[in-house]
Amino acid sequence: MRRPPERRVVLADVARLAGTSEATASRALKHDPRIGEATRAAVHAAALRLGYVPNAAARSLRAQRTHILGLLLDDLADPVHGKVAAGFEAAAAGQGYAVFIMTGLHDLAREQRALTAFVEHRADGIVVASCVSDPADVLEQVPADRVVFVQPDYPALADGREPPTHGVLRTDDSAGVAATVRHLVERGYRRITYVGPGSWASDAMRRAAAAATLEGLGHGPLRFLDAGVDGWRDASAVARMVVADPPEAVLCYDDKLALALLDALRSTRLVVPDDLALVGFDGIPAARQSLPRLTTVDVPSVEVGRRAVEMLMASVRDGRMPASEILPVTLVIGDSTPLRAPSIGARNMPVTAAARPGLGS
Amino acid sequence: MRRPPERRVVLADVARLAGTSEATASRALKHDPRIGEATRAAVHAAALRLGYVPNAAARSLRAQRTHILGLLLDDLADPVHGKVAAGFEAAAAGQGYAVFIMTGLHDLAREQRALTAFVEHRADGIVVASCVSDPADVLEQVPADRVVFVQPDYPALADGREPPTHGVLRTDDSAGVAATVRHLVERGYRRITYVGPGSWASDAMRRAAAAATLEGLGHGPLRFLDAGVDGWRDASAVARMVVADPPEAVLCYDDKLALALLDALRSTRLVVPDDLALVGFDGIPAARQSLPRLTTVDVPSVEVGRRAVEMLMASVRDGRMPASEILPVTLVIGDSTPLRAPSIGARNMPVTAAARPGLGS
DNA sequence: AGCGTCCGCGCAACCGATTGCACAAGTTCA
DNA sequence: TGAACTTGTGCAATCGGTTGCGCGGACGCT
Repeated sequence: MRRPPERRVVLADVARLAGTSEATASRALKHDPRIGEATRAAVHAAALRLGYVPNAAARSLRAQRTHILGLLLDDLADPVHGKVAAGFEAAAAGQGYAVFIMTGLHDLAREQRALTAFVEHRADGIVVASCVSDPADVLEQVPADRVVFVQPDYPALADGREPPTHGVLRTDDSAGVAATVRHLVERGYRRITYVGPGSWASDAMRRAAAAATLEGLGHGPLRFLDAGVDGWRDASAVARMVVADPPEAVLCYDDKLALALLDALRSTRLVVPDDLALVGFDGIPAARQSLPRLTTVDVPSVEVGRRAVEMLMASVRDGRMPASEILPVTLVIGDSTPLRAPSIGARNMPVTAAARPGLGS
Repeated sequence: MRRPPERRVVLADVARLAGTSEATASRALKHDPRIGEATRAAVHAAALRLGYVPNAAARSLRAQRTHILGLLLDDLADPVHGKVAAGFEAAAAGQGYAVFIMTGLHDLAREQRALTAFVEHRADGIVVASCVSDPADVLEQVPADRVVFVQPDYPALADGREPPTHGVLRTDDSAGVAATVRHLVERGYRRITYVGPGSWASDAMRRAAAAATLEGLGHGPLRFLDAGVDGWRDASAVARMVVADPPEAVLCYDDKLALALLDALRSTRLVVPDDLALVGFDGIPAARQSLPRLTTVDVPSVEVGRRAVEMLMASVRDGRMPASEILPVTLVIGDSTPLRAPSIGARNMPVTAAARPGLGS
């Protein structure tokens, strides 16, 4: 087993050992057809023997191409964002790209710093999948078609601005929420409460979609409950609020919150689903294993990451990319929303989200 | 709002606008005390006006320091690895480092490619938290003290080799498993089956620790069940095997497997915990919300990521780092392992893992 | 006025790989 | 035998900052 070399091995070392110039060595290593077979072999042998690894920084400097992609998201520990990251990384690696992943943690300053880092390192593409409310100024320095925003509430960004020149990728959260509301109504639930963290744009959007759908069906109004961003950890407070004035069904911002609430409700007199229907969002694995299984909306998180990479690749290669894309979501009916009363003439409404049979109990 | 500049803004542009040389501009931007106040202000103003963002590649080339850290792990979508990544990223960002995160997905070729990418980009530090069975050859090109391995089974790597010159960081999984076995025995369980994926080194280690502990207590032998790496998804097959010859308690490789098994067992005649005790590992959130709450071992995943960064930073700054570090784990007693028979004289054994009172109700 | 200092700044080399252009040797054809 | 090509290599510039060293001018002192 070789000892680590004293000094880093550089191309010049390889060239010297192979008895050629740096130029020839460089060309030989990348299989330039103009280089003779014998020379190429000699160079490759030398590189292998020295354990030569080219310096990406030097290469990037000259090539004006880094083969780096940057991904900014809220929180790596969150299962949904983790899946986005996983899809992103897998797709990027498949294309020979390395990925910078940084988290914003809902902190604007952090997000700005992360984006600055991406720009400093001249990432070939940047994906912003965080709650950043405003495209950071640093992104002004980046060609617009090298940036993809992954945000359900993107339209808000465009208010009073030029139309988006960068990509926008989102999941059809509104349709997903609408589908759950319709599902609840069809199953006989009327008095519905929406529970969310309260402060995020995506929360506002889901809430609005739920309210609009419920009223569109001639019911409502939808009631709101603000769990705060700590609602996941301190779900018992939310549970108390629910118990104080129980609705027929609770619609949660996401599965994490729904499961926390489900757990907190176990120490109350309310039994899910007998006294109270419960709906989540995201379709995380735990939602499929809870008791009762949660009715939720499957969001193609991995696909989001993958598509974001594909959009960027299209931009890098072809110079253009689809301006906007919406990924469909799927309503997954579990055991937390059983039939409550005779269906009120299930009108067949067009939905993006397709209902799927519940997983066999 | 500024239009994106035609060409990238470089230091020369800033210098020109500020009426200085590049050298002075460079020094002014990094607050070199030799630069006069007026000049510094002029340079900063120019940089701001042009939206100058220095090129990290060029800087790194000269400085031989990239301010990049690389993290290789198995799977970003996995909650445990996600938390490691989160801790890692947060700590790195706090130190002004950008992070490359790549996944191995239990594929040696992928791992090699990821490590090669890290080396090509000359990451200042590399953390290998994947199942890679052998430090890749490419790491031979890296100063040993710039690499930290996060692996519970590290000793296996050192067999027949020189003592590790790089850092080794691990959680005390063996102690955690031992604690659960003791806990089970104290609660009256004797016939215990261990269920794991079967093929990973970490699985072998936990299994061995469980077997040794059980036999050390004068019981056993521990029985094994190989769930395969797909056991999480197809837990029903595992459930059938368990039902076929039910033990008194099942010790799972991790919480994910335990929860999947718990769910699969719901459609069998065995009731957890009445007929069967169940134990997980990792302490993921879902384990705290399951019904019954899972007895598990809390692993400080976020801390692992954070410590790894700190070890690397110590190496980068001081030139040396702690060769090895073991993080303690914590036994968390849930409702899945109730008292089965009078405790057999709970002898007070030394454990790394400290028992914690079960979470209320 | 003359000399020694100190301060502020610029010249130019350097980090490591890539690439346009030119040049030398070998081959073919007139 | 010399011109016209083809083939294989090398020279040197380039990407964008960083930094050792040196230089010119202002200032203080005798």
